[in-house]
Amino acid sequence: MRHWLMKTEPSAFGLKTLAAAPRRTTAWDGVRNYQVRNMIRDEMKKGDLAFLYHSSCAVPAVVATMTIVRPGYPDPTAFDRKHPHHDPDSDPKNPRWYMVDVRLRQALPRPIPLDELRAHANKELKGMLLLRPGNRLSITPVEAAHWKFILSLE
DNA sequence: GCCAACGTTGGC
DNA sequence: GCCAACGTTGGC
Repeated sequence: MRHWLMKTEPSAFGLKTLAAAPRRTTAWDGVRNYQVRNMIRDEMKKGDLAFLYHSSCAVPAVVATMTIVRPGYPDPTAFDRKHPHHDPDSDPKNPRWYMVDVRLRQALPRPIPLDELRAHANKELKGMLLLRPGNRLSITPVEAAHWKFILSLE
């Protein structure tokens, strides 16, 4: 089983939205980056765990854990001409973009802010991709040891 | 295939 | 709102 970190902007979709969704489950659509697409399509498996991370907000933070409940499948919003994430170059017969379904597992007792993660960047969380300058991937793999450590901070 | 211009991300 | 980082686009 692998671990992941998935970013979202809470102003658009955040923990509250996910907690209120039917079965606390949602399709993680809208990914339009090839590296992230490859992870979704080829590497994320049912039963994998993921952190839900709030970005571009007052206090960027890890706020919850989620379970991958459905592995990669084509993202239909790419084919929807009226959708903001529409991609006219994605052919339904050879889909370019994929998504997974995630289910909320547990909101953390307290959010773990980016600041606090950074404080451990040279030790317990050395090498964590989220903390690397210039990291712009909306989904990143998380090492098992890092996963455990972050949960121990809550 | 190179690379400059451009767009996006996301912390601050 | 600024700006660094870096992926993508497109002319050549």
